Amino acid sequence: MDIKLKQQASAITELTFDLLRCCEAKEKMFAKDHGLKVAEFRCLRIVEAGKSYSVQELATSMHLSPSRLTRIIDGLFAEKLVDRVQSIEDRRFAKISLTNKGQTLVGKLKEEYADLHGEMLKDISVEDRDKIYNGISLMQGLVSSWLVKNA
Amino acid sequence: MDIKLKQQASAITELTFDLLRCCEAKEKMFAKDHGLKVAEFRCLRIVEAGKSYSVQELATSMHLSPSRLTRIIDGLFAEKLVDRVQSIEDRRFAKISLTNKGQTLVGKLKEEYADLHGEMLKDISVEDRDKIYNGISLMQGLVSSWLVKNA
DNA sequence: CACTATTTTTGCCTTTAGCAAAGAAAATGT
DNA sequence: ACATTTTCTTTGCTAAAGGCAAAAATAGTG
Repeated sequence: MDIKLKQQASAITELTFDLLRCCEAKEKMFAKDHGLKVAEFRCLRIVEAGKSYSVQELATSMHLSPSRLTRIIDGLFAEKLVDRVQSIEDRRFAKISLTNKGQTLVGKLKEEYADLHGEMLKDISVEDRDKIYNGISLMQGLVSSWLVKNA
Repeated sequence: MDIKLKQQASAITELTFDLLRCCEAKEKMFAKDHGLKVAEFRCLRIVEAGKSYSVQELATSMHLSPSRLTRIIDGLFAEKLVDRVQSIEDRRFAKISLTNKGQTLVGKLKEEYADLHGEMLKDISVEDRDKIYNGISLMQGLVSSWLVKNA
């Protein structure tokens, strides 16, 4: 087997691992600062204003079980951040969408979370930022499709 | 403020978020396949054979609390993967190190985890792998030092 | 209409994690 | 020398995160 591949894989494994720990810590801090549980923040971050989602959709895109999602949505619903209505076409489905309050919060959240990253990125060159983008983009694609195959 | 920075920050925020979810799923699968709890896998992955660590060292490098680490180590100790001895120089300190069994397992773990990434990386070019490495390396550095400042 | 499949929820359990207090040992002041 | 403070780890308790299996509700099908 390719020796160069092995080296690169090893190095990338290590780095990704460290990045993961750091980003988890970062997410936890951010969520806490905004009075949210980490799971709630993660969930809110993927729902777009105006759209509606089934429990399953949210579960798969968050890589969590439907039952877990039910609980997360319970919390968001209790805080009046999302609405939960039965779909009329198929009443087995729930339609989860942001309330006005939810939309406002999510807007602020996305803005501030991007600002946080802007703060980190502001002292490096545009080219380096592109390198980060390209590298992570490639990696994300690989891991994502690996998951699809091996699930 | 720099409009280009804002765009790049936004894109990187999004990508990093997605990468994180995927990598967490990947870690969870891998740990499960090897009969380990995720926390145990994460801990084992950072201890090197021959070296010994204090609880605090492990806690800070895993971004966890000391008390959490005590529990994780309890588990590894129960499975005879690590030794825990009181330091002779300063008996407040614990010295955590891998047992022979632990070393064997960690060796296998690192090998197989790198192989898993090798599997993902095998179909792309050497140059793209370097792009991934460089991008993630840059990002890891930024997040890491951001955390130091904001903790 | 009985049966099967799908979607979500509920009950229950495990895992992950931190905080605050306790315990144990070292360092420090008087 | 001994009381006080500091440091490192552990323990008790609690919350948050997450999954599995069964139940509930609805849709589709023979």
